[in-house]
Amino acid sequence: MEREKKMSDLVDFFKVLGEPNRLRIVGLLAQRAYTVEQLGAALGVGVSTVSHHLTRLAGAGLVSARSESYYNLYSLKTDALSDMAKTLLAQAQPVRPESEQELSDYDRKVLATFTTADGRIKTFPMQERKFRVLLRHILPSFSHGVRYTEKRVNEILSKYNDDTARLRRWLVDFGYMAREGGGGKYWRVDEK
Amino acid sequence: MEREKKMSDLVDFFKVLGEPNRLRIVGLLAQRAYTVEQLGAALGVGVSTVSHHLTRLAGAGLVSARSESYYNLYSLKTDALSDMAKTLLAQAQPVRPESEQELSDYDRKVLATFTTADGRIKTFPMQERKFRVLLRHILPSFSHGVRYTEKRVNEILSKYNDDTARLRRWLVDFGYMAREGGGGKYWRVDEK
DNA sequence: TTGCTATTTCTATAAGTATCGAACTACTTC
DNA sequence: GAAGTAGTTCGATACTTATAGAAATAGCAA
Repeated sequence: MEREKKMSDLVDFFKVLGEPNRLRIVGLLAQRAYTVEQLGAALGVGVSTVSHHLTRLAGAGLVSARSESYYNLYSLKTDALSDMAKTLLAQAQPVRPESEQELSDYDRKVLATFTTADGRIKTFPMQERKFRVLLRHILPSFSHGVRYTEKRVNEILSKYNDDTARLRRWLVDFGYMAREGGGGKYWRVDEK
Repeated sequence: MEREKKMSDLVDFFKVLGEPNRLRIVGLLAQRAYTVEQLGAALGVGVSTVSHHLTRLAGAGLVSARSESYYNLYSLKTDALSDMAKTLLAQAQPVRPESEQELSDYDRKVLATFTTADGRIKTFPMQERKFRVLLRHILPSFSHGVRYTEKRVNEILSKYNDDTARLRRWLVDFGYMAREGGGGKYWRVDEK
């Protein structure tokens, strides 16, 4: 039914595991089931403290209890751990440096034609479509949300071509960067 | 050089992520780099607070900073996240309920010969090796660290065979369980 | 140099929580 | 039923820390 995890659940998961004794409990329960008293003895803390920790661990879905004779035997719910690991991996994967974004075959061909091996622009194409490919090739050198001075912009652009003034004006004209009226500050425009 | 993660590192990792605003920062940085002020605006908190959080995130190896003109641009170190995810998966995997442990072909054959389909013991083999297989077959019904009364032991053993008294004595004689002198309590002996 | 800007560090405060011991509950055993 | 045992809940305390604002720092600009 509900596929996505709630933010607060995630926070709680980490908060629960971000406490030394609770993490030690998880480590112990990963090997076999324990009673509350045994855990207290193993950790060197009182049973009430252990009980408190077990309550929090259970709240995060990390442990479960079954009663056996007198005792409550606590054991680890490994599903919760592996689910979380998968969530983390999913987060970690899709992030990719802007510079390594997939290029279309067309873009790759244009870049091959108009730039050198080290990325500098040899000549400027007449067709607007090809021209935009080159401007987008430059764009990753500017970060989102940073206000650059004109001097700094020129410095960066000089990596690509000596005619920095025209490059700079084109980036603004084609809507990839914006310019502030007074101080002459530039910034990258957010796409979409 | 050092392969294993230190306990305190693990705790710190979880503790760092177990705070709502820090988790939101991680979420934002997963998309693009941010300055401290932008993060403060996005979260609705002061810059000093953001700075504090970023320090903790950096301490756990989760973010890194590069300076660009005036600004410090913070970005996510995705390696740390995926490393942790793999550590979690490794923890979650090898744990397996005792009852599902792999049985050798020999054990399986012995059990097939001397037990019924529902696990009850039909007859007792003469050879000690085969006999031990049956006792180990019973053992998982007892938990580590629990002290059982003789009555309770008999109850459990009755699932396997009606001659609970002899079964109980055998378990002790073969060193699988131990008996307390006075109160007549029994407990499972830790292997190895 | 002198000023300006983003960020960090410092200080204080408020909120949260790990911990223990005691009282209480639930269950087993006799 | 009475006695005993494991575990939970409660109350108080001490410790940690998230937060904001002020002061200090570092780097750029002019």
